[in-house]
Amino acid sequence: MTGLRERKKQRTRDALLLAAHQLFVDHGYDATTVDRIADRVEVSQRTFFRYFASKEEVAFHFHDVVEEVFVRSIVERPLDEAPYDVLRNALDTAWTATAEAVEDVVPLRLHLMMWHTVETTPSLLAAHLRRQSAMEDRVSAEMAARTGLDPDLDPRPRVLVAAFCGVMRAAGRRWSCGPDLSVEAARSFADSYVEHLAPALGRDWGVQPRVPSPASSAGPTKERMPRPAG
Amino acid sequence: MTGLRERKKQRTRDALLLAAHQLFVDHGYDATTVDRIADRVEVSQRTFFRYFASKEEVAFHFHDVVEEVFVRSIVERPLDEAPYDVLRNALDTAWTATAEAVEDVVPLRLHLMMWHTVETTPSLLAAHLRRQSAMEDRVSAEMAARTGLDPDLDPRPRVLVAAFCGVMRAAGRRWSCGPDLSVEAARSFADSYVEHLAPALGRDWGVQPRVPSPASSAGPTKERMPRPAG
DNA sequence: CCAGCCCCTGACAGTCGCTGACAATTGACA
DNA sequence: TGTCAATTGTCAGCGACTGTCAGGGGCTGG
Repeated sequence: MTGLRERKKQRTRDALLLAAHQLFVDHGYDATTVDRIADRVEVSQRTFFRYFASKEEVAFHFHDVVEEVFVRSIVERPLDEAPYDVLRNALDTAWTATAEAVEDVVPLRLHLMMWHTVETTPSLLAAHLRRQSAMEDRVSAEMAARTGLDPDLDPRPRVLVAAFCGVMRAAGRRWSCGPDLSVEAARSFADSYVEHLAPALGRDWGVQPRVPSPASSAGPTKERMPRPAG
Repeated sequence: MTGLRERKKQRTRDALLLAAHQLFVDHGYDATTVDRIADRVEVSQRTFFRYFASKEEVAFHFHDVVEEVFVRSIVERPLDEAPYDVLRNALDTAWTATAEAVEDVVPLRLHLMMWHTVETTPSLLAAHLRRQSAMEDRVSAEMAARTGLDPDLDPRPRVLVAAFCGVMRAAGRRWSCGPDLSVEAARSFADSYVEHLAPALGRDWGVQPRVPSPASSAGPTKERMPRPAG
């Protein structure tokens, strides 16, 4: 099935991931040189760069997995689900589905600690934010597609995703700097933060985007504001 | 007043800023080596790094100015202004106030083009996002302070700022990739994007008794994106 | 006006991330 | 077993960045 060569490569790859994460968490990202990672796995530095395009890439390998699952989960959500619920549920799915996959290579604990390392290392934080920004693009495109809105004309998908991701980041930041680095704690923070956004963003956009329904009766007094262009 | 030494340093500094921005915009950030910048100003590479801690720092010098003015503007806003309006007005102030300051060193055109360079250069974009994230921390702390909320207990300041900045980033992204790189176009995009967030976030948190704003009419009915220079 | 101080600068060497090129090794397959 | 292709190590080199040291220039007190 899988040849010896293939298995050997996989083992080297996993060993590099494990060594890198251990060193990053123990001694910090900047203090860990690529040479040191390669030495620990007993390969040359050049080989390291044949497995990972950059030192950054090895640090974000499991983040990549989460992201991939997250985006796929969005696509698989029922089409009649409210846009905001889609994001929330997909995030939940991604977190739980990933936890298992990580354990096959490195202890989950290490991966969770890595979040703290990312958040407290300027160069890693920068990379993390850029990656998340790229993900926002993918997600807002998908959200536009599934609501039938033109992403170039209607800013609402982008606005929703930007607001959601911004708030999720704030929650993640607080979680990763707190004392409880567990998946449950992460979800708890996410829920609590997002709770303050949910009533504001509304749960439904009214699927027909381009019907300029006037319809604006005086509306609720102290209730939600009507969604823009609803 | 200022000694010769002082003036000489200022001139070198300005020359480095100008040369760097020209090269970044003309040939791209990555393709511009520090050696090249230093050569053009006829100083050694070592001297460059005595003026700017990194290649990144020279690229973001004017962003720093905008940010500083923005944060200061927030502090100086009247205390009874709704939190959301504070952000919006401070941003307006910062943009106009900065334009003049930039012109003293480099053409404003160059600075605006730099925004596009930042947005399209991965390494610069990453740095930009990290810097903006740090600014969000400062801003949300200030917003918490002026509303009297405990930033550690009440997520609302963070949520508002995160949502606002997230949306502003989406707007800035679209602007800097569009055809019209003018300050007016930037403000136009910002307004249009933020318009969709305003009715959602509400204009008052009911935290403090304050003057009910009379002009708080209902949100926009159906506005489209402005097509800059279209 | 000058001597001395100190700040600024250039030159040099070295680290670290990263890449291209070449040769040696090793698994795959006939 | 021999050939082919994939994998790897070695080496040289670029670019960002830093420590160090010596020299030149501005600044200051006599």
